[in-house]
Amino acid sequence: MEEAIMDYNQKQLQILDTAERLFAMHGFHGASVRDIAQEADVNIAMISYYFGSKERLIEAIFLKRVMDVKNGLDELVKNKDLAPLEKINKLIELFVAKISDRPYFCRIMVRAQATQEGVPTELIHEVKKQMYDLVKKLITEGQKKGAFLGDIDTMMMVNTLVGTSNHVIISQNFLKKVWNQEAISEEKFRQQLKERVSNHLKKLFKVVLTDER
Amino acid sequence: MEEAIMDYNQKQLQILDTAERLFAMHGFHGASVRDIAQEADVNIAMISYYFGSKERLIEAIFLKRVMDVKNGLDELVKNKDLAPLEKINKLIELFVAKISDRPYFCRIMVRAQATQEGVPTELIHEVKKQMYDLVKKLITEGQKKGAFLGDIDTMMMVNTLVGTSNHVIISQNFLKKVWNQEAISEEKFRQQLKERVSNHLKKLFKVVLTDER
Amino acid sequence: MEEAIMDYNQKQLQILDTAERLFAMHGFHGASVRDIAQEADVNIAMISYYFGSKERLIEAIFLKRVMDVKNGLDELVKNKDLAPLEKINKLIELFVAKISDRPYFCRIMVRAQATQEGVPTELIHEVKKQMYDLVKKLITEGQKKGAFLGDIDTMMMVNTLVGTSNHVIISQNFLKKVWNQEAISEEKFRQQLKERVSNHLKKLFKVVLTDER
Amino acid sequence: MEEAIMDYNQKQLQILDTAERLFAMHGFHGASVRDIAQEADVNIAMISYYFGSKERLIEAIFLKRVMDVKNGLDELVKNKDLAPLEKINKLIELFVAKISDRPYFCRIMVRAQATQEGVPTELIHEVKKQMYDLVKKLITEGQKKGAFLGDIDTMMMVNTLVGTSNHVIISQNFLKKVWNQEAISEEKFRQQLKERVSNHLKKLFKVVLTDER
DNA sequence: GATGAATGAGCATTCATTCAT
DNA sequence: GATGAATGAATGCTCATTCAT
Repeated sequence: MEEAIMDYNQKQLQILDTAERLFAMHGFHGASVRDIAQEADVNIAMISYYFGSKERLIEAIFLKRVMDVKNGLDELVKNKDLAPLEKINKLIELFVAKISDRPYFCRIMVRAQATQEGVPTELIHEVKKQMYDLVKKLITEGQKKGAFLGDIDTMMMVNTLVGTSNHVIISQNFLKKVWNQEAISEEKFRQQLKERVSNHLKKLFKVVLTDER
Repeated sequence: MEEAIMDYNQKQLQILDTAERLFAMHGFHGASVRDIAQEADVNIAMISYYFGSKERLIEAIFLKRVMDVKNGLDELVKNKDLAPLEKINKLIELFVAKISDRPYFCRIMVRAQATQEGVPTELIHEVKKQMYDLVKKLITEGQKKGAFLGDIDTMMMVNTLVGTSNHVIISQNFLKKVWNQEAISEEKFRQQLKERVSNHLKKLFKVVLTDER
Repeated sequence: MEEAIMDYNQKQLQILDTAERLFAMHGFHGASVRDIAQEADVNIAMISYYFGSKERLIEAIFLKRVMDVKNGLDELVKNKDLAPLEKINKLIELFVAKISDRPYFCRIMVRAQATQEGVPTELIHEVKKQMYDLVKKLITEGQKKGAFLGDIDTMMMVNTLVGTSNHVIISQNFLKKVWNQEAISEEKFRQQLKERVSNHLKKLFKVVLTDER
Repeated sequence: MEEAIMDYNQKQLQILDTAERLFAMHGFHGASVRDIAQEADVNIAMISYYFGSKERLIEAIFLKRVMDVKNGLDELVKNKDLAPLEKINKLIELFVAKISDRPYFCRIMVRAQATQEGVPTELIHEVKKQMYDLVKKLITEGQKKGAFLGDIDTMMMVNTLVGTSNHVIISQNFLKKVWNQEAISEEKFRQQLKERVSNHLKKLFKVVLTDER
C-alpha cells in the first residue's frame, strides 16, 4: 500500500503541495478546492478526479508525510551502537529536522491535534503513539544501563519535545519579528532556528536525564 | 475600550461561549454562524447585530480572554517578595492554570498561531511579547541575584513553557486514551493533568536555571 | 398536518407551480433548481430556504395535489343517494376532471409510477390503493343490488380508468395534432378532450358492468 | 438506415441493454453515462465513441425497439384470413406481448410521451400514428362487414388499449403488492399479468364493438 | 479502433450578511 | 432594540464530452 501511494504524477504532486500550503495557512475549511486548483494551476475537477474528495485529499497529504516520519523513527530504532544520550540527541535532531523542513505540514498537524476538522484522527494517534513508545523505550534503556536518572516523567518529556518543536515552528514568523531578524533570508533563519531549538532540547533532556550539565 | 468590552448581556455571553467552543472544535471557517446561533439559542441575525461580523466575533473572544491573561501577568509582576525560582514557579502555575481552565480558547489560540484564519494577529503578538518580556525579566533578575545560572536561552525556555502546556492541553483526549484513564471523570483528569504538567515544567525550569535538582 | 401544508405564501406558490410544470416537462433530474428559481422569478437560495431541498420540493408538490384527490374521493364516498352506475359515472367525471385540470401533475404522477426518481413512493401507493378500494366497493355494491353483472375484473377496470385517462392527458399534444385541431384554443381543446374521454369511459363501464348499451 | 442500425457488436449491445434499464429506472437525466458505462462494463468514452452522445444513445434504443413494434404491426396487416374481431384480438395479444416483454422500454416510452427529455419525439409520434391508423382500419373493416357496431370512438379505443396496457406494465410492482402475490416468481407473475390484461382488453373490445357478450 | 486522462460547464446546497419591519 | 425573510456569492462536487495516444 505504502509504495502505491507514493507514485504520484506531476499534477498530483502540484496539487498535494499546494493543498498542504493552503490547508496550513487557512485551515481545512478555509482553503477551498477552487483556490487549491487555481494555485496549483490545474483544473478544479482534477482534485475530485484524482483524490475523490477534499477530505481524501487531506488524507493523502497526511499519509504521505506521516509515512515519512514513521520511516524515520524506524530507522533510528535499528541503530544499536549509540549511547543512550546520543540516541536521544539523534531523535531530537531527527524530529526537529522533519518538522522544520515541513513547516506547512507541521501547522496542519498542530491544527489537527487541536481540533477535528476533516482529518484522519486514527493516523495521527497512531504516529503519536509510536513516538511515545519510542521515547519511553530509549529512556528505559538508558535507565537500565545506569546512564539516566530514575525519576523521569517520560510522557511529559515527549510533550516537551513535541510541544516545544511545534510551537517554535508555527511561531517562527513571530520569533523572527521579536528577534529583529527580519532582514535575513527565510532559509537562513529557518536553519538557525532549527539548530537553536535542537540544542535547547538536547540541553533540556541532558540536564533532566543525567547528572551532568 | 477594555472596560466597554466586558459588560456583555446574557445573550451576548451565550454567543461568545458557544462560539468559543465551536471555533475550537471546528476552526473558524468550519464553524458557521448558523451553528453558533442555533447552539447558543439566539437568532442568526443577532450575531451580526451584536458583533458586526463573524470576524469581529472571534476578535471579541480573543479580547475577552487575552485581557484575562494580561491582567494575570500584571498581577504577578507586582509581587516583589518572592524568590526568583518561586516567581518562575508562580508563573508556570498561573499559565498552566489559565490555559487548562480554558481548553477551548487554548485550541483557538494554537490554531491562530499556526495559521491566519480570521484572527487578530496583532493582539496575539502583543500578549506573546508581554509573556516573553516577563520571563526574560524574571530570569535576568534571578541571574543578577546569583540564583540562576548564566547561560540560559530565555526565548527557548518560553517556547518550552508555552509549547509544552499548549500541547498537553490540546492533546488531552489522546493522552487520556494512551494512559488508559478513560474511566475517570473529565474534571478529575483535567485536574491531574494540570498538576502533572505544572510539576514537570517546574522541575524543568529548576534543573535548567539552577544547580540544584 | 394537512392544513399546515396548505398555507403557502405567494413566493412559495410561485415556486410550487413552476416546479410542477418543469418537473412535468423535463423530469426530476432534468429540471434544475436554477431553472425553477429563474422561471418562478425568485432567488435560487429560496428553494432550499423554503423547502429544504429539491427532493423535499417535489414531495411538497405531491402532498399538495394528492391531498386534493384524496379529499375528492372521500366526498364521493359520502354521497349515498346515487344509483350504482351513477356513482361510477360520478367517479369517472371526478377523476377525469382532476387529472385534466392538472395535466402537469398528471405527467409527474405517470413518470413517478414508471420509475423511481426522487419521488415519495409511499404516498403514491397509498392514494392508488384508496382508488382501487373505492372502485371495488362501488362495483360490489352494484352487484349486490343486482344492478351490475357478476363476472367483473375490478382491478383491470381500475387500470383501464386510470390508464386511459392518464394516457389521453399526457398524449394530448399528439392527439391535437392527429385530429388536426391545432387551430382551436388550448383551453377549448382540453375541455373537449375531457368530455370525450369521460363519455368514452362511462360507455365502457356501462357496457361492461350492465346488460344495457 | 434501418438495416445498418441492427448490426451492433457485443459491447454496443451491452451498452444498449444497460442504458435501456437505467433510463427506465432513473429517467434520461437521472441515469448518467458513467453509471451506464460502469454497469455495462465498458469504458466511459465508448458511449460517445459508439453512439456520439447520450441523446443519440437513447435514440438508438428507440429505433431498435420501435422498429420491432412496427414490423409486428405490418405483419398483422398482411394476414387477411382472420375475422374482424379475431384481428382485433390478435392486435391486443401482439401489443400486450410486446410491451410486457419489454417492461423497461415500456417505461421509457411512457416517460417519453409524458415529457420531452432528450427523446426522439418524431419517432414516437410516427409509430403511434401507425397504431391509430391500423386500429381505425380494422374497426372500419369490421363495420363494413357488419360485424361491428357503428357508433365507435375509435381514437378512444386506442387510448384505452395503449393506456391500460402501459399502466398495468409500469404499475406491476404495485399490483404485485396489492394482490399479495409477492411470493411468486417475477417471471410467472408477469405471465399471469400478460394474460389477464390481454383477456380484459379482448372482453372490453368485444362488448363495445359487437352485440355479443 | 479504442481508451485513460482531462476539462469546462453545471449541479444542489450553504454561506455570512442585509434589510424592512 | 430585535428579528424573520431574503439574497448574492461561494461551496464541494458531478456532468457529458473531448482528445492525445
